[in-house]
Amino acid sequence: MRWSQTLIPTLKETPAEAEIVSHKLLLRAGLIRKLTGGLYTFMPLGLRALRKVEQIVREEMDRAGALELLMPALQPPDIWQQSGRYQAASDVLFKVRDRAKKEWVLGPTHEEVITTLVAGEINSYRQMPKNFYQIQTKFRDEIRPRFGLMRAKEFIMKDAYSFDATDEAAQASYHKMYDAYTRIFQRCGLKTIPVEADTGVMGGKFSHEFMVPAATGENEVVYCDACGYAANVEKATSAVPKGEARAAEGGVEKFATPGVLTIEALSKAPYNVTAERQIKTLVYMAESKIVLVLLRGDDQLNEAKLVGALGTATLRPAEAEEIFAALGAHPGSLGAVGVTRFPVYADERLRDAAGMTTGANEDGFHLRHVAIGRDIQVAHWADLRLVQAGEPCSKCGKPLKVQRAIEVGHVFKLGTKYSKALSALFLDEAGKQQPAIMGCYGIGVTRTLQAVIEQSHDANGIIWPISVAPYTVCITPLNVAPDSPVMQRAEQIYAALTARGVDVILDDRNDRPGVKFKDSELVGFPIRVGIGEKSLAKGEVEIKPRAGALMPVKAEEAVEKVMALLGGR
RNA sequence: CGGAGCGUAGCUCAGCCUGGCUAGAGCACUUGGUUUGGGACCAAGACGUCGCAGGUUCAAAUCCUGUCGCUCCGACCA
Repeated sequence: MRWSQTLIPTLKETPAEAEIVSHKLLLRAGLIRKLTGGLYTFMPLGLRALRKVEQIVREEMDRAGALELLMPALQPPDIWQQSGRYQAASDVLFKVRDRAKKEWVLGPTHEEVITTLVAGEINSYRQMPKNFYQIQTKFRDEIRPRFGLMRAKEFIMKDAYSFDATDEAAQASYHKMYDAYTRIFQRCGLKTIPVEADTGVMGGKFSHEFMVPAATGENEVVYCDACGYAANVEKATSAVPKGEARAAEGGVEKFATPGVLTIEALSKAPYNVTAERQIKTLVYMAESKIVLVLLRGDDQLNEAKLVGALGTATLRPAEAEEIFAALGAHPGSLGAVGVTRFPVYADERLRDAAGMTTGANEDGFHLRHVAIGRDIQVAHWADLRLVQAGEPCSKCGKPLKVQRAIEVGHVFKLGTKYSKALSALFLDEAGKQQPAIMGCYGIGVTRTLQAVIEQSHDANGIIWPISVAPYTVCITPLNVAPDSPVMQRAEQIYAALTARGVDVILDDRNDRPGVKFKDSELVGFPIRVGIGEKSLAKGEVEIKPRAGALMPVKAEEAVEKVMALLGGR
């Protein structure tokens, strides 16, 4: 490709809309352009990089034995009703109506479609295992699209769905995908850490997320350098002591705490009750019913764990009015002492705690010398707290670390939730009808592309890994007059590299050298071949790896040298 | 949806508080010239419903009301 023939609208200045470096570089390098919030056009260069990521995904999925197909993005709502997700996922579902006013949904994912397909086509254990995948545009009505391609209303996803006859086979399918994902991200030049993940609204048994460590990531992962334990904070546990038995010291005593509404305020003079001696009382509405959630004062609630403990994802923090109606006090003065009307969920760390201080359910008052069990009836004990950095690893006891990360892939063992709901049944060896055991596996392809940039750039621009670079070599002649020796040499190298199957772009723009150098670095081509009069007079051209040092080489050897740098193809 | 901020040329922004001349700058773009190894220079030019609607006023980019859009912080996810 000749630079002058394509469109690479690079920008010197950063558009005000971009906040994180990868988004800025996507725009500045002319890879994408925004249509409106959360919707982007892939420019010619951006599309080339995207296609390379897709191709890596395709090759590894094929290698893992998955079968590519393509399902409709437009879906009938009835299959969503059948799976029970029409309500559960209704927040993210884009709904449209046809001319007869019938409603349709734009697919945010395809469990319903693939399971419906399999229900009709697979009837015997002999036809399994099967794993189907597609690379396709998904639509999600995101509450807040942000960071360019990171969270968009429309994005490209690779989604795969495995169907197995037995649990062991399903396990094997899962591991195949896990391994394929590891290879995919490796080939994209991405460092990822697989972490244990919460299964959320997908349902299912267990899952792993593939995380790209990045300060701008929207997730937090907890990991242990010593033993390799790694989990999403939503899922992570640690070996903090469960609770310390204490002798109850005297009866509950009410004392005035005018204006004290926070754990912190109570921990200061004149009260001086340390946070770990306080009980934090949170009020949630779970399926429209009030529940009380108790944590130690210095702990934070992990909502994902609460969802697990309650067994419902339909929950929200209660409003102040609802709380007042239920407990007769406002947030800041709440407690569970003597409360029997509402179920009380408590974090394990409070087990057997005594000598605690908590709200009196009367504004301006707290209670001291509170003992769990004696004064508070806990209906359910569970791990509800958010793990914090430095706590001992539950596997090996070494201190845990916490790091932000971008989720680029997610593998789930689903079980039979969808196959039961949508009747994907088969006859097993014994002639008995069984629901297929499913797994589902997603990669955010467009997000992966941006994650590569987030992880691989410098002050001058993107540093593409060879595997996903839109062009791997950029030839930069400093004189583009067709009859000049410089341009003729450029043309010769261009033709030779192209003949060898290299993706090469020839910067034939009649611009000053500085402009061309800056642009090639901003866009981030892995290798630049600079050709100018001065060096060519010595019979040399200059090879500049994007992340390495300038190497003068004999002009005749340039092609071989480039090939060697590309891994000797 | 709650909180914060911003909408002026393709991009980055000034002007608004304290209303008043023909609405500005830099980059990008067009033409001509000089340049040519790290985002050149000179000259001439083209580009604006000041987000939109209404109001106040002799007069609105500027003040008021409404509305739409975008960005950031929270709940959701690949």
